[in-house]
Amino acid sequence: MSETIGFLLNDSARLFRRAFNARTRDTGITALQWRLITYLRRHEGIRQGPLAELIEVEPITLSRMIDRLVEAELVERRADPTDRRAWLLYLAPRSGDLLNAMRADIDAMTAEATEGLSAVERDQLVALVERVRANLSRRICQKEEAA
Amino acid sequence: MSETIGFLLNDSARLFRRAFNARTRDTGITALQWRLITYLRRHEGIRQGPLAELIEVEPITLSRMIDRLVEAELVERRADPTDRRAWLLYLAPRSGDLLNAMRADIDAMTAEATEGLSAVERDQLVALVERVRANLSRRICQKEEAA
DNA sequence: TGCTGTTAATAGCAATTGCTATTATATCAC
DNA sequence: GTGATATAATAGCAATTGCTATTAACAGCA
Repeated sequence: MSETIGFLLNDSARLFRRAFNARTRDTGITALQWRLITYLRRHEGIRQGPLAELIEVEPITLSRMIDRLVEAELVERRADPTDRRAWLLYLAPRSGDLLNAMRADIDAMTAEATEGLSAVERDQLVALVERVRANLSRRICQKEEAA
Repeated sequence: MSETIGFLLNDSARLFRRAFNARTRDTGITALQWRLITYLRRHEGIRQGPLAELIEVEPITLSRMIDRLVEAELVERRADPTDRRAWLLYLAPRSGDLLNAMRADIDAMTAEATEGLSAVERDQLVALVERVRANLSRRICQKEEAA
């Protein structure tokens, strides 16, 4: 978090979030909501608890994020037929349009962010950051096991 | 913010913040406060407004962060002799001890995050992320000029 | 069945953040 | 100098988040 990797990653991510929020302000979707939706797209029918783990917020926080997305008609809650305590989450029809509309913006942002990098360098960057992410992710799992 | 560079950067940064906050919980310092302190160390005597720009939060947010850090005796506000509206910010003596105490933790976290990367790869990673950051930072400045 | 412990989701409260408006001071035009 | 405008910092309010406690429902076992 000094001028090291951690600091740089944080700084870059913050700038990216900022660009994202600026570009997509008119859609009313924040970077965190986008994160939720992209995960949900790959895990339709998931319950709130596991999705909260995936995007790494508290269950109560996810619950209220879902409230807002349901209100915006981007997500649907359906009762779990096997457990009346639980909800199953699905993308609502409107979210498809939104995803398509935002895809172009996101591609453009990605292009801007990696401007001047060769294809090889981009691949290197992705590969290296993925390894860092894997290290940090593994580390956290170990800690949770120890706890 | 999908599974692209933006997404990866955000994810890695979040994991890093989480590791940071977990490790330094007993010090009472959050990742954002650490960010503030590291910037302040390089810009002692700065006013609140410019520091808010540096760490990219709103002036009122910085004002309240400083309130808390003054309370914790990590930062000092001194009146600006040239402008009675303004405060000049300085690190308080206690912050030196804190910085030293945390340095080891941060070095350890950096080592964990880059475990398995060769020295060359680490340099590559830093260089590539810095270029991305520069791209995003430049982009924001252009936007502000246009506005 | 009935009891006990666990789990999915949510409500209350406190902390943090940003938008907008406000206060105090400085700066510029005349 | 005096009035208009700009600037540094802060207060009020609303929105978001997480900790803790709570409700409803499931699961295991006698």
